[in-house]
Amino acid sequence: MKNQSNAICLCPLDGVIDTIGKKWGLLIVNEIGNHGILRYNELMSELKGISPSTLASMLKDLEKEELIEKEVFREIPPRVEYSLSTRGRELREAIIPLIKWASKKGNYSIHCSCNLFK
Amino acid sequence: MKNQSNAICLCPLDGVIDTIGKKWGLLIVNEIGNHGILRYNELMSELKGISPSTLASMLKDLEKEELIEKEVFREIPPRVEYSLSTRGRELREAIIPLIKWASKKGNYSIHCSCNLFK
DNA sequence: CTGAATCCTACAAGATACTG
DNA sequence: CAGTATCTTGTAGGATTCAG
Repeated sequence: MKNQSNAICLCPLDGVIDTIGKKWGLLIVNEIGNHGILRYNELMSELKGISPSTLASMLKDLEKEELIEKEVFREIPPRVEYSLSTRGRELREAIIPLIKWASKKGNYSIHCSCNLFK
Repeated sequence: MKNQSNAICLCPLDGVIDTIGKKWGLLIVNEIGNHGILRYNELMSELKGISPSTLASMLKDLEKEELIEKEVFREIPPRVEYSLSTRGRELREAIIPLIKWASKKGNYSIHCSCNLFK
């Protein structure tokens, strides 16, 4: 630790950043995390403003990155459940410091009623 | 803490996410953090691939968000030094868990020689 | 040296209609 | 219900040139 600078390298973020850096990336992961299990239409309702095409494309992305898991029930009408993978749950933990940091300056409280880090 | 769910609210990120979520946002903050002080052209060199217009626009953004500080020396040739604000330094700390998380799955090591979290 | 001005391209993401 | 198929728009970000 002496001969090594305190430099931080961001390379580890290289791949995932393209997914979780997108507008809805963290939002979706967190929403599923908050509920445990969510279906497509439930996500559409919770994430106010997202379009079906955007949501579908994001879900594919998140699944490919192994942040969420998808279970399909061959019923009529069809049922599909989304949940977080272990990796997804760990991500949700990992961003807590970032949220705490952001809360410090927050003018956000004007629009948000959450009181987690106040 | 009992009557409160373990739900996480992302609203605090609302404003800053538009800055640090951009392609070069965290990169610039971190690069300045690694060096302490950096000039415009030094950033151009370190951040391989960034264009002058993009860098200039990002620096304005980051300054507006009070993540970096800018000091202008009225010399010839002109000299401008960028450094992290306290808030910027705290941000840099806050993303460490995220980097550690990302490192766990890392195929990143192929392209990156940093060994901080291995 | 430190940017600003201009032009251009790629892509995220919204709106809408439709299907198995 | 859970998406797909199109179409459109806004904007990030690159390339290049110029200026104080």
